[in-house]
Amino acid sequence: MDRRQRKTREAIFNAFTRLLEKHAYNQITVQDIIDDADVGRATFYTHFETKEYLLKDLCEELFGHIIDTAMGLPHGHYHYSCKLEADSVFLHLLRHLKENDRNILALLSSQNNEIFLQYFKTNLKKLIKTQFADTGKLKQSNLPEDFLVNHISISFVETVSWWLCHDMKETPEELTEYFENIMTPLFNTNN
Amino acid sequence: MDRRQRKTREAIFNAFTRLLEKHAYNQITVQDIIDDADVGRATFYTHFETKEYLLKDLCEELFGHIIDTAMGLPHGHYHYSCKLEADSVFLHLLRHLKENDRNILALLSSQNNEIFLQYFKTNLKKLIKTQFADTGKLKQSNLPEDFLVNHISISFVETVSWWLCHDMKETPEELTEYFENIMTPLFNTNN
DNA sequence: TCTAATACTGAACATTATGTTCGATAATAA
DNA sequence: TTATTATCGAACATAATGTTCAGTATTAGA
Repeated sequence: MDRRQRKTREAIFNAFTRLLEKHAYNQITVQDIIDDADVGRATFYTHFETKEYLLKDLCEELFGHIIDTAMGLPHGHYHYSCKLEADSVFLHLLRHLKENDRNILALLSSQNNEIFLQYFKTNLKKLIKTQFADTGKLKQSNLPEDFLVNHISISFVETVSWWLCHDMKETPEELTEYFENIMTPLFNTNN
Repeated sequence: MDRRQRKTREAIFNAFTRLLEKHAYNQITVQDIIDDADVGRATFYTHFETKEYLLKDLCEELFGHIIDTAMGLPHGHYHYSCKLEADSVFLHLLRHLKENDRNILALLSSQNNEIFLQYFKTNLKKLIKTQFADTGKLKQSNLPEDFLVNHISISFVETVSWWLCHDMKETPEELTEYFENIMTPLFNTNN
């Protein structure tokens, strides 16, 4: 990819991120982004068809990265202790988030958080599916698998959301315990 | 309130609802609403400042009603059986939803469902709070109350969302059992 | 270093949606 | 009946979107 292209794309992403931290998505105009990124109008439109596509690309980059990293982790092993193990994928995600890679926390805490939490959930579901589906990790129940995967995903995302709303007072370890408390009954303790 | 005002307001709500069932919120223009409702442009703007306020008013009417009805119910009593009782507030809500009052199901199932699920959750939290807070109904735990209220609310909303995505194959009673299965561990079984 | 390809610029433009104004008309409450 | 108030609809100002194009600058590769 041409260096100019990379620089332009980067400049637009950065400008958009900066703006999203302070202003409501709907209030941000393409002109705002162009001005902040300091690129020509035509240039913006050769890179992104619309503001919505820009958002989509940004989110794919942000969450694709964080989820892909977690995908590389070994799939969950569970202690007999009825708890997720200390280095569970959830704890890993929380630590990764806390490092605040690419200022993702600012976006998840901003007034636009709903948008980003939504993308977070969507990507997380893929991860949860590969981690737990078909592996007998979930307690045997009559509940449909996709129902459970959805429940686990949204519960984790909401846990993170709650954490951010309260200024991340808890450590990732403490928060993982909160999450365990509400999730544990669903996990199989027999393997 | 003047009969004309009532009629106009009703016509706009109905038109907007019809449009929201078929089209994405962002794609619907004020002109579309005006045309479908068959009211003058100036009239629309004397009733609603913007399309966003119209949405807000509509949602308040939809969810305010369903939640207020549930608010009137006696607060939860729980069996020793570790289950929510048969006529729990959750079952009541599901039955109410299934009656499809004001076509709320069409909105919750539409491509705009995220918007409505969000309003649903916000209103539900108020209900959950009055039902469970300060009443010792929640299992004693170290988890903060607002964390639990949020978790219960989002879990119920997502359960409903999942139900709608699967064509409501389950009865409200069956779905309540699903919900119990993921929630039960949180409820105090000692009173 | 030279060159062909390609990306960026910025102004101008057409298009579309928003929200306001106002005089005329119609419906309502009392 | 009458004073009040809501609606109408056309016209208007404003603002954002997305496109076009001719000129300029940068790049990768020979």
